Amino acid sequence: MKEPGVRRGASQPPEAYLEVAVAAPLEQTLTYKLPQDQAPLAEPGKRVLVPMGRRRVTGYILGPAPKPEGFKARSILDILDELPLFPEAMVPLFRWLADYYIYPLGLTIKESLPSGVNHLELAMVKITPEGEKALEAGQANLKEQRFLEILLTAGATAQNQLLKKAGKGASVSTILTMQRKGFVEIHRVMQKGRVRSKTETYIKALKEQSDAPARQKSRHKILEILPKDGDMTMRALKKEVPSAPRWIWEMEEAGEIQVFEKEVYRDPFGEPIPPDETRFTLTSEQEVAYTEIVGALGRGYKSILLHGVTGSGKTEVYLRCVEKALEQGLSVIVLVPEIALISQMQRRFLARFGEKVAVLHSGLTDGERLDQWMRIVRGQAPIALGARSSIFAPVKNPGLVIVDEEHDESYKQDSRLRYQARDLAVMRCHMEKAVTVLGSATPSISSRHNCANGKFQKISIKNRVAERPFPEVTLVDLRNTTTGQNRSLLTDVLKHHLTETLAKNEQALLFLNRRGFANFPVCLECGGTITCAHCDVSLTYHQEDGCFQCHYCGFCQDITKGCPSCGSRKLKMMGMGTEKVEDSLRSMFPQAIIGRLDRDTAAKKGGLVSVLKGLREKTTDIVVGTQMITKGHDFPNITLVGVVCADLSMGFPDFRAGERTFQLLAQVAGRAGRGEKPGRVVLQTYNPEHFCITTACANDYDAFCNEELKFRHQLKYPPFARLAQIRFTGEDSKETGAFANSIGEECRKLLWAEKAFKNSVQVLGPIPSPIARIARMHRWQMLLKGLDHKAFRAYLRQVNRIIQSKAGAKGPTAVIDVDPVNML
DNA sequence: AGCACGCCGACT
DNA sequence: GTCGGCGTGCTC
Ligand SMILES: [Zn+2]
Ligand SMILES: [Zn+2]
Repeated sequence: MKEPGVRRGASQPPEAYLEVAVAAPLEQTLTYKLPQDQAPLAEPGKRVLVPMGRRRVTGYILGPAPKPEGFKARSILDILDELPLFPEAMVPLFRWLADYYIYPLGLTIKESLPSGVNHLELAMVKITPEGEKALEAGQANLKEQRFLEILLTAGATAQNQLLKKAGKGASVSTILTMQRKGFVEIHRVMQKGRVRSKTETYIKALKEQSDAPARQKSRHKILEILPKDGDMTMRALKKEVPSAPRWIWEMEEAGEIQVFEKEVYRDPFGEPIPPDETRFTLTSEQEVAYTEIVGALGRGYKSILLHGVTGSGKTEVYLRCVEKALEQGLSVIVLVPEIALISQMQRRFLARFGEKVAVLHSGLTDGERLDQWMRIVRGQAPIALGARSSIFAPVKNPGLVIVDEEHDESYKQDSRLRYQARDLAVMRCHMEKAVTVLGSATPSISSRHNCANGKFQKISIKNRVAERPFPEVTLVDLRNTTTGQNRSLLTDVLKHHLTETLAKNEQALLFLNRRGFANFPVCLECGGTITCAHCDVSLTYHQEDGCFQCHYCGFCQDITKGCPSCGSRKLKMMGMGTEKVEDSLRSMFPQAIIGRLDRDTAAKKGGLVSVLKGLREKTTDIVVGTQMITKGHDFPNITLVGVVCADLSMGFPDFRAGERTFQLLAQVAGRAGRGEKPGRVVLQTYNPEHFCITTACANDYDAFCNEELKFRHQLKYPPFARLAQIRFTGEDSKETGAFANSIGEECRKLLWAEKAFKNSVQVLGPIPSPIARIARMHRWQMLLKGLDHKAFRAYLRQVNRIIQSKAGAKGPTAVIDVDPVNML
């Protein structure tokens, strides 16, 4: 070791070290030596291949690191990217994220990058001649024989595949032992990351006429079709001249055309979106919002809650603001709720900004997603638009981040890194001195509270565009309907309005937030309910597929088998879903054309498109749907909205049930009368006096909030307290309970470790989860409440320690869900 | 997460 | 004795 400060020569720069977050569950980052020859290529945001223990793993360069003390740094093996996958400015954001959601930094970064860039190291196992001999001579034991036989027939196999094929009882150590004996060879290879971008063959005309003989018709036709200046894809040319592939090489040789490959941006939607430069005149309220937002651009951090009623034209305000941001050289991120198909918002952004928008849509393949990502990295697309994960878009100088429908729960990721993209948007803007705009007709209680305490500025748009009135709401009390058995839940009032709407040749929407035919089938013979074999829930009957389905694990059972416990065919289909409503409608209005929009119809190829088309082209009269219809699409011809049962979302053991109900009702009611004709809403409920229902009916957001905030304050729920849910899962019921209880006990003990804990932290539970078993996994949960932010953070970190120390490689697991949304 | 090390019971 | 099961701990 040379002495510090002593330089080996004038030309020798000091040794350089990098701080690397490896894609492994480590709490700390690691320091690696940067070899001289790689030094010019090393940049924060690039992936590196590094040695770690006996393996090689991918890591992410965070920046330079100080000279290591107390350990020897190993050298990085390779730099994997030409361009950084994220800008350096995002490093502090990742650190904050990893800390806040208690998730390893390297895995946090991995989660934020598009899948498809993640290199995987594979251990390839190959049989040796000695191994073959040993197998023949019977020198291998039973377990070894099984492996060797597989290897003999299948050839070199990845270790994890091999273990799967060998089945139960197969272990890594057997393979390693065989390696020691010389029966097999193991070498490590990097699995190809699907990193190549897509190119397409293009043809360009160089001459106007071909010298070829006239009988070669296609050859002349090709030159006719090719544009005089500019190029054409081979694919497009083939449509006009099917024999084109046969001619182009000869034609290129003759100097008539040029053939070349060009990188293309896959159109995620199939159909091209024509540019639309129309700018609607802003209403005075829209103008105020626009001026406020634009005035804040480029002047540091600010968060604005744009509370605009349904149909108030928030999108137009967004478009104008984005335009202004681009003029100032700022880039933009637009977050939209996760939906199955391209939304109105995406369509309008693409129409207005075209190629400048990178769409990170959930329907993209890994390759397509990566294309869009790299366009942002290269600075070709200053606007990133997409669902939750788009908050990680690698834009360099974000000036504006828009979160549309900010109350939507799809902004919370419910696995692994359990982040809330709306909160992260605010944090990213805070760090990068940008403006966040949170838009919604029904803002979350949390955002509304942040306005009250001055963290956000509130801007309201109280009127709809074109002075369209709000729909008139009729409340139907389901407790005293006289519709006989009332089985279908389509009351006389609703029927009356449906008839009227159909007579006027207008469209109606019926909302019921539950898919399937019946969610509570019971057996009349044995009296049992029909439940899932793997989960503690009842199965839902799906008429269309003729089976009982579990909505949690996907388990499916044929109806023809009858009751699972007694085999009886006498089943009563209790409870109702969209399929049943559709059924009743068909018998009630046999002449009407009825569509259905839920996860089942959307899952079928083209199903969603055909329903939306039917609504747009007025070929559908009535559409029945789940909350799916409240999201992302405009139906200007709908004049009647019927809420079949408003109470469904209210019964959950979840402190947000009320908020969810209000938002859903207000959103679905807002679907009525979006076009020129005024709308009407018929709302059926068993709880006509409940404040969620009455305030939703009156479209009185403030009244709802005041009442809800009172309740939250009393019971110390967010926004007046912080929450974290510890979730325990395990295959064995007893073991899971014992595990949960032992961690619970430790957490209670921990309260006494610091005065601040005792004073401000509450441990509730652990208890078995409301759904105590899903997909054979038993579930427990424990709720942690904190009244003091700082103390709660410190407490959670300690809880994580406890979990780490108690959890084994096998057996039950525990995860921390910070700011939980799904409480079930 | 992997992967090694190390400690114990049941096989040659 | 040794093989292999799995609990514990580390990875720059
Ligand atoms: Zn039965
Ligand atoms: Zn199930």
